[in-house]
Amino acid sequence: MKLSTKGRYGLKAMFDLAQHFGEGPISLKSIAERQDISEHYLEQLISGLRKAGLVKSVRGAQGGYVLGREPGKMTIGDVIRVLEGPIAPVDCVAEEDPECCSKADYCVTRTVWEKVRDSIAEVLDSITLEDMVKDSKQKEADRRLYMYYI
Amino acid sequence: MKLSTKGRYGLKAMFDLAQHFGEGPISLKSIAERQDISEHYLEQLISGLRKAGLVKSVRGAQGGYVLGREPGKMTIGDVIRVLEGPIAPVDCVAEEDPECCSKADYCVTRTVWEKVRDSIAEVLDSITLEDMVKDSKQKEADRRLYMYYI
DNA sequence: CAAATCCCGACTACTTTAATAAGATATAAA
DNA sequence: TTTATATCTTATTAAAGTAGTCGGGATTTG
Repeated sequence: MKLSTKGRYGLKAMFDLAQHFGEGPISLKSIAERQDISEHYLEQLISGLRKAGLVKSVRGAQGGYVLGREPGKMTIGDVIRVLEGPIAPVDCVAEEDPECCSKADYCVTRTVWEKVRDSIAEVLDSITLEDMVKDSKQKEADRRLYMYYI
Repeated sequence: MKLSTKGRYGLKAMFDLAQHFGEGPISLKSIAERQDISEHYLEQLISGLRKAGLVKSVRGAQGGYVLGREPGKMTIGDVIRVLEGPIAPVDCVAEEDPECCSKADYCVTRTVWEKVRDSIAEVLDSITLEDMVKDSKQKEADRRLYMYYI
């Protein structure tokens, strides 16, 4: 039940782009440095995000990437589904065309996995990149306040 | 974000034991046949469950396995944690001694994974093996009723 | 043109998964 | 006491997935 680095790194990159939304194209190199991820590897991940329309690329010098839409209109669920595939703890409860076995109709373990799938999806679909940016700003403000008092 | 066959097969086996709770030891062979799992492979999985005390074994002819406690007192979370390890979409939010990175305090992706972890745990910890058995009986009753009407 | 940057395919070391195999040990029943 | 039935243990393995690395090509700015 682990997320791969695709999902972890990819979400970090998208969060970074959300933090810099409105500042023009952001280079992969700068994202990789800030988020401490291999640039070449990140290239692969963002390629998928671009093909899915979640980011737009600007080629050439001073180029980079821009979020495909406003941070408030992009959920973590959108991002994770591109990077990790449909949300499903097991294949027989995939969100789209699940590979069902013959016992699917009366399989009770399957209903368990459906509940798990739905609870994961609910969390991921309820958080936008904007929420993350706000959360981050709040945490930073808290830290400053704490620093001030000591 | 996929469960391995350990979790899937293992839960099926535990469900099978719950269905036959009170009937004495159930052989692995019969479980493997009913649940359509390789017997040898299941042996490995149940070995871990035995060491964790979730099942008791009875050796020799007419031997087999018995649930370590009543189906109503064993949750799916108990089973999955033994088979798949602590519930955590990423290592830095493991339920016990997480491997934290230096940025853990202010990492916002981390708080996302915490929410995911908690929502998964809540589902798994709220369903007992007894619930699954009841659910299964209900489904069978529904099927019979349906068969009667056509 | 040169530098910056995105784009693309191939390659690889490593780990995990999902078994399979072979035999040792224990017990009930004939 | 023998035999059949089971659990228990260790080792091996083929295939797949993970997490990158590497090299070069295309595009745009200055």
